Amino acid sequence: MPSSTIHETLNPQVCHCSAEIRQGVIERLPFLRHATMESQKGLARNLRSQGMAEGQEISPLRFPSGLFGVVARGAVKVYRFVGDQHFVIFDVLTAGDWFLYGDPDDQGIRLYSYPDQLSTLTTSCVLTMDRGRFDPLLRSDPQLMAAFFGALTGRLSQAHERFVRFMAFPADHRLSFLLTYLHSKGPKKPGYPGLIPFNLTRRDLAAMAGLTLETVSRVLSAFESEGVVRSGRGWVEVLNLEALHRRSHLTEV
Amino acid sequence: MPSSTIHETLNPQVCHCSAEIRQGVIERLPFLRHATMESQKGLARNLRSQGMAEGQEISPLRFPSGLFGVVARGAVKVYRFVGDQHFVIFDVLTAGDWFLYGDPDDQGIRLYSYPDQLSTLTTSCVLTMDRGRFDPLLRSDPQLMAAFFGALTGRLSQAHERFVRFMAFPADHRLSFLLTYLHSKGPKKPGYPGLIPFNLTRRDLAAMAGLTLETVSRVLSAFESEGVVRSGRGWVEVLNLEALHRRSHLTEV
DNA sequence: CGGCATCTTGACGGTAGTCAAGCTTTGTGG
DNA sequence: CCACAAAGCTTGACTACCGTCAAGATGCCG
Repeated sequence: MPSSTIHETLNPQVCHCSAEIRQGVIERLPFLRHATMESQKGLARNLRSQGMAEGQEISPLRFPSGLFGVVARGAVKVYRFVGDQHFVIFDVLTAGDWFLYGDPDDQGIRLYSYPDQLSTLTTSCVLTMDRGRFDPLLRSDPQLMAAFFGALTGRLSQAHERFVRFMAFPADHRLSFLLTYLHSKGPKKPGYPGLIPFNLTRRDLAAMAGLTLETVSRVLSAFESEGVVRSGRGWVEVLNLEALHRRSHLTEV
Repeated sequence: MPSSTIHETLNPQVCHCSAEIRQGVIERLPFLRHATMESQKGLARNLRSQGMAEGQEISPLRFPSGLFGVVARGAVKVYRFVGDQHFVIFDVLTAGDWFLYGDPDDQGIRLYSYPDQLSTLTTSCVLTMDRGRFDPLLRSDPQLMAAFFGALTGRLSQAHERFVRFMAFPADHRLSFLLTYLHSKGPKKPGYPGLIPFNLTRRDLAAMAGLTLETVSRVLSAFESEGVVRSGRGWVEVLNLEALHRRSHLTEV
């Protein structure tokens, strides 16, 4: 039995993000493999690390021309309000995921833009730099630019795919598909191999799957009675990934 | 009263795609504005024009390493089968829209990949070239590459947005939103200012909106009785864009 | 004319949204 | 330490929307 409760595990007091961790995250950026040494050093020099508590918002205000960021630890949700109380979550970013966050007026590249919001799902550590410094790096290194955009369109296509498949699915397919996806994100917590390693309320799940929190609650209860998952306030643990995947009714292409 | 019927208007016998039209399409590619003369000439030299009848598929077989294409005339749907009879339409491309269509094994950029299918909604003319020739052009011209990828991610983000908004919408919102979008695509046909200028069956609309064709039929009938649209076999004409947009319940951000 | 694809309409049922009440856990302040 | 509030979750009843199935109408083309 682990010494700490699930709640404590998900909400560590400190975000330990040392210089080594920071450097490791930068080195593991998949598109950096093709970059010149100068580009790599340029990135390492300009990225500033920022520790963040749970539920904090990544403010665009400090970066007038947008920002390039990498999640070093923890998890960040990307969402948008589409009504007064109603919001939609586009994606969840975990360690190693990078993002662009900028002004949609700009005709250039964009991934997320200012009407969207980014906020942490756990204590996190985010590396950020101004787009004004990032873009010249890209432009000076065609190999890097090609690799970066390759990764970018790959990510967008994947997200696209997720949503398309969602549209025609019933609630339990959507949720099992979503949980399978979330389960594959982020490093596992010691002692809880199946635990999805960030805070995740029923409301969040609903906002990701296009459902209401009541429906999510009902479906999760059904999963739980089948022994497929275990869940509590703000967390979900996957007990049987095989069974979960079967319920998503996905035929691989 | 126009001399030709709607059916004849939508299905012209010939696809007149002269050298001038072809050159005009290439020149109007938005990302080409930033390219060098060499890149522009390289594109013009390598793009081959191909006339296509209605309902024909753009075959990937002739392009082993994928292809870059531009729609010069007509309209092309991008779709995927997700079941035996069930397919989903990602997007509709009209004159001026370009696309990449390649092997997903490739780690590079991708927009649509081989499990997807592209097929014409009307007699069309498509300009194509092998990715093996296109990629070097991009790499040799950083300005072009940046502009191209800017446009690319812009398109993907837009599609993303569409789907996210769809998810929580009821059927009539979805359809009015979709029709507003489709109405903005492609050049208008003379004599029918509001006509969506390509074949569009109830089944196609359903595949785009995540609905069934029966539901589409019912909603369209309701729109028609309000005088918002007019429709027949394989075509939809928007009569009152204002009213249609109001029904989509979109609050601009 | 006949065959086919497309579209319409109806009846029925199930899924999931809405509303509401109540429960449990967590956090706060006296 | 307890009371209280707030957030998160569960459950139930009701309802509406939309998918399914089926039959029939309409337009298109050989």
